[in-house]
Amino acid sequence: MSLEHVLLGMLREPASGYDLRKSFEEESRHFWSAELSQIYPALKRMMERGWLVCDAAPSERGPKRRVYERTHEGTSALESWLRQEPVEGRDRIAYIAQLIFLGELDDGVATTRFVESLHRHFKSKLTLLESALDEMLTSVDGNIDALDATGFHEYLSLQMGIAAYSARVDSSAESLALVAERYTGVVKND
Amino acid sequence: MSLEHVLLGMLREPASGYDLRKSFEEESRHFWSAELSQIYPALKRMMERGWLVCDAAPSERGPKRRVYERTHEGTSALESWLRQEPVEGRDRIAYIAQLIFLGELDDGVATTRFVESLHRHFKSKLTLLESALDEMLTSVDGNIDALDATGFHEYLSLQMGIAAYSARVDSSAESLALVAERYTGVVKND
DNA sequence: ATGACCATGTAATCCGTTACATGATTCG
DNA sequence: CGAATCATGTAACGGATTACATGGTCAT
Repeated sequence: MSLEHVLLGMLREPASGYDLRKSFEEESRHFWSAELSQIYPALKRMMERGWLVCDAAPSERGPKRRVYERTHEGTSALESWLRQEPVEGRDRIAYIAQLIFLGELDDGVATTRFVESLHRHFKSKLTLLESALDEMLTSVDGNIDALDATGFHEYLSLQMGIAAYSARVDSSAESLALVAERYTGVVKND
Repeated sequence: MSLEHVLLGMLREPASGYDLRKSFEEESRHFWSAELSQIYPALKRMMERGWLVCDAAPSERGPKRRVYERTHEGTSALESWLRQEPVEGRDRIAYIAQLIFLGELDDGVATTRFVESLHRHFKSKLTLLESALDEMLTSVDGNIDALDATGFHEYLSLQMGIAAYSARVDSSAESLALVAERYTGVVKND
């Protein structure tokens, strides 16, 4: 049950459900996301459990906002989640299943197309993460020590994401070469 | 709705629900898994849809087995899934959320412990994948060209997994050094 | 006025996990 | 006799997506 803890973590500053969904889309897209229809009931439950308090606030335009704030109990619930072991999600990687079962077709063109598409996808994901890192680093003139604790931890997580995607970019390119070699007899000389 | 396509892919040979769960546990653990309570109804739906036929078979011990086999329709449903674009699952990586929100604690010990634990976890995952690759390679005396099409595609998928986990192992080690530097002032000389 | 954005929510449905229910065989 | 393994399922619950429902403001 991680969503509620993620919401707690995002509530450094008081925010409404609508705000939180925007944060998911703008900042946290690379590690978590949730729809409003999931966020609103979650906030309600968390309030009933005493993790949040809710404050009505007027809005510039549109209906009145409900702004949520962490209580001490909420903060300590977050802290005990953070001090747990890393939470591992289940691996359900459909594209790996597809790649394996493509073996049955034994069709070089199909496999090539597939791996090319994977490669493009990994590259675009990598670009996103890299530009987030760039932005963060230019904001402190390339000096990591100038980051505050939150910035530093964000930096670590971006590094890990970049490393993982960069490896995937490279290995999909290598796979492409192997596929070409196997199905067309072309051998790259290096 | 990928589970049913994954089951189709695994039904190269006729198999029962029980067999399929064993395959998930023994072979496919690193990219997919499912419980019997999910598999049995899925097989039933697939049969009603005409993707499978079911044959009753006696068993060595225990109740009689229901062995499922792909129909032409099932095979072509699989094929059109394989010829789609790679299916990307949504990213919900709880441990990245934890790492980022640990910034709020600003506690070097907590972050160190966390990243160490991540590192261990990545390493053990990597070891699993590497031994699967080893096993596959020794079965053909290190000669990739001797793999059949299915083996070759499995090889590609293992390579990608290994690359991704190996990058994570390295980057978590680097993170550990950065954390030590930031929180204890110790600088590694290289 | 039409559409984009602000802002809240509920309901139906789907996918997955855990727990329950049943019963035969084999090994220690 | 009890535990493990073979083998089939259903039911209850929880988490996530999609669709539905409502209504205000602002810019074109």
